[in-house]
Amino acid sequence: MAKTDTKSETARSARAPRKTISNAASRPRRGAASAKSETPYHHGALREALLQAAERVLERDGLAGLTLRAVAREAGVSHAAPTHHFGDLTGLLSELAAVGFRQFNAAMASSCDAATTPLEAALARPKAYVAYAQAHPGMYGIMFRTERLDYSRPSLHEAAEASFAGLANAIGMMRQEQISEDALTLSQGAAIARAWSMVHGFTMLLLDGRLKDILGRLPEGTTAERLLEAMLTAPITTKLPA
Amino acid sequence: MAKTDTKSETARSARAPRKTISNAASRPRRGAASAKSETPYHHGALREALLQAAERVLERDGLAGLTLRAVAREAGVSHAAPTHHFGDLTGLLSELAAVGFRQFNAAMASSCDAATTPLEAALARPKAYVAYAQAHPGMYGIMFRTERLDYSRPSLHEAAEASFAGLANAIGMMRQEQISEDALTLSQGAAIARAWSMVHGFTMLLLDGRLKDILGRLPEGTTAERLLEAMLTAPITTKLPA
DNA sequence: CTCCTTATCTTTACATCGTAAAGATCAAAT
DNA sequence: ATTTGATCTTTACGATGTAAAGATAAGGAG
Repeated sequence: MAKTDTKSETARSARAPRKTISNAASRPRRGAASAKSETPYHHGALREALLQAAERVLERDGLAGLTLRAVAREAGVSHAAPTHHFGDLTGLLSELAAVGFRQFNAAMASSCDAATTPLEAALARPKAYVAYAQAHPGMYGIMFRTERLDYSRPSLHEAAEASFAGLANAIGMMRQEQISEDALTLSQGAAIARAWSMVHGFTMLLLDGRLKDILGRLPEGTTAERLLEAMLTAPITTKLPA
Repeated sequence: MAKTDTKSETARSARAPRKTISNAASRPRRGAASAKSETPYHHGALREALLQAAERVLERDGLAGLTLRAVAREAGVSHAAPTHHFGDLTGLLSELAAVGFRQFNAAMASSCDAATTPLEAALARPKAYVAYAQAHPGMYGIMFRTERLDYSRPSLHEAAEASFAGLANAIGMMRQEQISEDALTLSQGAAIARAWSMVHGFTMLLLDGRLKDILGRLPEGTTAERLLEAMLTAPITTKLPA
């Protein structure tokens, strides 16, 4: 009684037929559906499909549109299917964030490899950092804006750890010293924290549109990338008066 | 049919009697309630009361617990009352963010005033920035993490603008040059963007617990404040190898 | 090959949320 | 005194996260 969950929540009506990984492909259906239905009950690789669907929803509808039910809809399964694979929304967001961190790390690594001069090498990483965030603001939001992330999940922990390690390593290269695994000098820690804070803060402010004021008052046609470059390379004039 | 909105949503049962600003205090009630009820139909200053209730909810339950209905509950009014004063959730969050920015600006200003030496003066502002965020992480989240803010609201626009102006002004003082209203050199813009990015990024990473790794590997007992200080004062050794 | 177990996916249900719309109440102006 | 407009409540609806139970298929044991 009382028609809750109003109507076509499943959305399995007219979808592209999904491929089943199972070896017995296109097995006979037993359900009430007639001979036309090509959507098997078991998906075969739902987990990956859901993550890809989530990425699509995120790019299309932004962070606010990324819901469990929307992802299920996009993947063409029932709204409760994601729960089985990720536990809850936090689980899905965490796994998606892990995907994002891996993309993010790969983008920075390949950008660093492409550098030729020392100056390029020094700027390649932060530039790639900001470029990734600008190209995938939704992903960056999942990674750094959301509060619902579970870092006890191995995949997320590892991917985020790798990101940090890459940063620490880059700082070590620039300072021409080895960064130890278990101990840091204050100077080293400060250098790492400064680099990370600067780039992360810049990215956040940029994505939130809070740098528009500054960019608008700068010489005609100054891009965010140019501002970042100036930020990173300019001598610290009058940093402290004594 | 179908008992929606299950039960006691109003929560006006046993609350502390609210004071009415209206001049005709404790006027006779006409409703079905007997002579005991001291809750007038018109609150008198609901808008302010809602903002204070929101602040309380935010501190108690965090960003995730701050909902329109929770705020209404905390204020002891019906769940739809906030809508009349703020339009929607974005409106409430925006006005609350404006309150936060004003607190924030006041904290930084008073901290700067208390400084005596030049070095103190230079560090007072960023330290107060981080200290405010640590003391009011929920508020800071409303101001800088939420995507639902409407900067076209004058109160928010002004408060945020004042915050930026204070920053730009402080940078101008340090560089001993006047920061123009309508034009900036790249060097000036870079200095402002760097200062803001660094402190904002540091704060975000700190609140998100992402600096725990670094802090844990630093010499015993190094606080976040000490790390910030080192970050801001340390010479830029080997910033760029050429 | 058949039966049973288990993982996967669907259905159903429910509390909560934001929001809209209409009704109730009251202060103040006419 | 009546009306008007602002303030607050009631009622309602669609959407979401999540739990629980049912349906379906895959794989192993006999």
